Amino acid sequence: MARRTKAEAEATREALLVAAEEVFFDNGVARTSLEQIARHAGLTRGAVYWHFKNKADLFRAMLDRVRMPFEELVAEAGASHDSPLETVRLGFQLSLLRLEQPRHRRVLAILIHRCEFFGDIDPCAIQTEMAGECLDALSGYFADAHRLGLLKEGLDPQVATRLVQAILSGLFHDWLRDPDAYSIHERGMALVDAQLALMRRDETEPA
Amino acid sequence: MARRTKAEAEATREALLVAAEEVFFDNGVARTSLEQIARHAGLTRGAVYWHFKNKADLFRAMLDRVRMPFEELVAEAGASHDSPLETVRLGFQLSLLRLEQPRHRRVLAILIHRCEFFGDIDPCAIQTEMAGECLDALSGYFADAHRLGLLKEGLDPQVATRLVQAILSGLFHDWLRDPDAYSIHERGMALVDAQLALMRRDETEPA
DNA sequence: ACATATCCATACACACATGAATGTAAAAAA
DNA sequence: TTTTTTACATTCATGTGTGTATGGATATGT
Repeated sequence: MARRTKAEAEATREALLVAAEEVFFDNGVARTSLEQIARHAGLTRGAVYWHFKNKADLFRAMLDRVRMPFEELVAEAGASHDSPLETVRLGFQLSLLRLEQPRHRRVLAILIHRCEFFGDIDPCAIQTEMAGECLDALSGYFADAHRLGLLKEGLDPQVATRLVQAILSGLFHDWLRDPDAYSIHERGMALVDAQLALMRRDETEPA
Repeated sequence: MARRTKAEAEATREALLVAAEEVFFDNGVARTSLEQIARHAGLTRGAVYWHFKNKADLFRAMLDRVRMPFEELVAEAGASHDSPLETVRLGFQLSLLRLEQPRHRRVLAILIHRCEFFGDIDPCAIQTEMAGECLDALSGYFADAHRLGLLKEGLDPQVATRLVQAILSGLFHDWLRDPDAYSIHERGMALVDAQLALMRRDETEPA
């Protein structure tokens, strides 16, 4: 076949990435060949090997299209002057809303449930990195909350951090096993609100 | 080679299962061949195909050696007459202790982080099943706790159930990514105790 | 003691995925 | 316009895993 214009080439690259998402999601990463991806996009392996070095490179490119750290989300919404606990709530809200976008949800489902090591890719390390970013952010907010006397008496801010982080992580994993079962945004907000209410110092309580 | 005695045959079967655990853990399920497993056990693929139908069958047998539902754990320890919240604590305790056993920890790490679909095996469905058992048990205990007026006012028992379930699940997933980083038993008990303290009705509070 | 079933090794046929090499027609550069 | 890249398709060589068939020696039942 003949050479395409630059725009067309970029379009086929996108098509390959979308095809990769769909086939990876349906069959798992290990069980899908580059041939399957290419054919699903109406192309051949020649196109794949032109745009990507190999399967691992394609996988990485697929991930790069959806990754966005927790901190940036909060920063974008600009909520640094509110109460730290409100900021945590906002971070939760934004994260959960992004998870419900089909593309993010699909790619994350692939990362968590449909792939294992291959090549130089270690999905576990990627997850650890993402969790670490989230934990660092939460840790800062709860430290502030503790300084401001917003937390219940006797509640260690580090414990509070880990509780909320575990709740987010657990909710995320459970939902991702069957994303159509319920809205992670609705249920998630109910859980955070309940948890924050439990952890907030009572107004009646003496400071 | 010649026929072995029944005890010897059972020993090689065990050896194959152990080898499967080790190689699956190190290389991931998809990237390991039956040849690798056999050689790691000092045998050949002939032995594997004699004892197991195929890779999926071997995998299933490996899992069957460690699965034990949440309810049975609690039932075994016999704590039905204590407070339901104490029972939840006990269930947590027993579960976390089992997780620290090398075999359980290795097999679960394989199930969660080192395999995807293959054959008729769907690890995601297995996880869902395990989570469901846990959720059902917790749900009953928190319903009892609510009936007995042990929960904080305004705390829906279903929300309490989901919070604790999410905490357990999140803790489990985070720890499993790097089991040597900390003791899940220690950290887990700190988290449950903190959470149960938050959810328990204050003694001073009027019933 | 004999026959047979068992336990495992070895050998074979087949499918399939990878990566590189080559071809090629049009777009872009000269 | 001519030349050179570009953006793929096609082909080929190679490796690797699977499932099965076959063989062989011994434990076990009778």
